[in-house]
Amino acid sequence: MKLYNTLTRKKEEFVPLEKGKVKMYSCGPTVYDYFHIGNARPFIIFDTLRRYLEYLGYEVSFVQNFTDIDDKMINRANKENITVAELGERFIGEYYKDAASVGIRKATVHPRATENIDAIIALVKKLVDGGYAYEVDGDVYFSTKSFSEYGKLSGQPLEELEAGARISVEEKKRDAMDFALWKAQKPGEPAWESPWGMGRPGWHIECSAMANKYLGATIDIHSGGRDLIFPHHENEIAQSECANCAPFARYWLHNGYINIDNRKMSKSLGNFFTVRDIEEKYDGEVIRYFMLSAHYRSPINFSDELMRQGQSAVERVYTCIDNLHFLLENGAERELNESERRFDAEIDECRCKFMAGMKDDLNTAEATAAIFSLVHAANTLLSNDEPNAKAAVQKAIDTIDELGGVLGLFAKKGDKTLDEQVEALIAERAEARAEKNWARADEIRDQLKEMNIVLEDTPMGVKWSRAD
RNA sequence: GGCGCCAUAGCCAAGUGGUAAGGCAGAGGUCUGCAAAACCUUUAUUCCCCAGUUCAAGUCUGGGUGGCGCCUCCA
Repeated sequence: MKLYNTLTRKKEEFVPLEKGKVKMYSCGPTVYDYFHIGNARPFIIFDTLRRYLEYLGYEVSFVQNFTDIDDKMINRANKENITVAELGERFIGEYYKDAASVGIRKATVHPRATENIDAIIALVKKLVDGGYAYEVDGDVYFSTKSFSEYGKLSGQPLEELEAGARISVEEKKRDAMDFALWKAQKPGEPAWESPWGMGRPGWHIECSAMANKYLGATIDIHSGGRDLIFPHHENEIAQSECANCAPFARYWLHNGYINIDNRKMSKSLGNFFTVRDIEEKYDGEVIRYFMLSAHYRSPINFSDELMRQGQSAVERVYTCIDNLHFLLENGAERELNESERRFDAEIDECRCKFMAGMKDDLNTAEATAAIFSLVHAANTLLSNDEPNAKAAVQKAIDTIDELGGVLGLFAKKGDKTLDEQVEALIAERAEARAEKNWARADEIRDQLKEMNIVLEDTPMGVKWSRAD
């Protein structure tokens, strides 16, 4: 598989450090609020990458952290008059709920910063001892000048970064580009004991510490939003490589932003929608489809119109699946005929197209297009009135299920049971139709519609589905 | 100032130098007692503009125009 590596600015063939195994670290949320769909993009994208790598047969160790101590956590907790720990507990719970609703699986490990203070302190100490960091009044800063490769990820030489840096208010730092590894406790803030006194970790250090603790000195893939390239990921590299004397991550992956009216969605601009907001109107799966409908590195503009388009697209696939199941029930146990053999070959082609897309830097737009080609082929086949060979229909169902599973889409299983009352009404309507009592038949159809059961008359009998 | 990204139909969107995937919407049609359904077909002589390279350019090169981002917390 090829992946675009921000570090080299090229698509590269992905070769894991250890054959058959992938170590992946993705920056997770700061748990001070519900996450918005801009936050959701990397979660969904890299969940998809993980699914695909597993589909390819890799054993994937996927670590995604929770930042549960930082300024935003403290401010919000103060505002809500609860402890930082309580705030974190609450929004970690909410993270899992929202994540599940858009099909994000749990990572192998979801470490929390506050549960890894020991590892963080050990790492800071190592950096201080190695001469890469220095303490001033209980704060510890990383000295960017001590790492000659600083700036390699963002492609910016240190001098340029410095020249562009806005004025720093932290006078204690030796250099404008230095950043905090450990922050001395301020009144009322949560703090932990350390060799530099009571304090708390800076933001960047937690990812280095946890990646190292759960995955080792060198990991295969490190991912996150584009806005993390500088300074967060640049700093992670500096910390980890200085501490471990080893390359930190071999492939750096960054997703593009979600925009609103062509402006980056962000908390500070206030132009954001949370996953919850959107789910008042659309299924979480539509959000996921929306994310996967474009390439992960491109910016995508969010709008209600696009949600509607996505919803229709997702429904198209489910309708097809539904139709296929109906066809399967009414299918024939026989060998494939000529058109079914052609269909069978088409399914294989769609799978190839799907794989080719996914292999090429996770081109999910092409992969979803492949699924739609399959849907198209299936619809064409089943639009004839003859019962189809069950084997052909089953293969279509299985393939959509399999490929959809890689994307985390199209996996909902509809409830296929009806209560007796509904069964009786459907039977009664069939009788009414047989007697050409259209008035009664339509009456029952309307009645069932009120109950969210939609009936369709097909050459093979009546087909029902739930409106939702 | 430094670094970088993007421009393809009404709306999204893919696209390996070889003759424009896919989705949504629209339009026709098929099926049906009827159908709001479902399905099928169709929808860019052309890829922001100009020049160049090439037998061949949406794809490569140079220039322009427009938009966006990072350099500060940010996914």
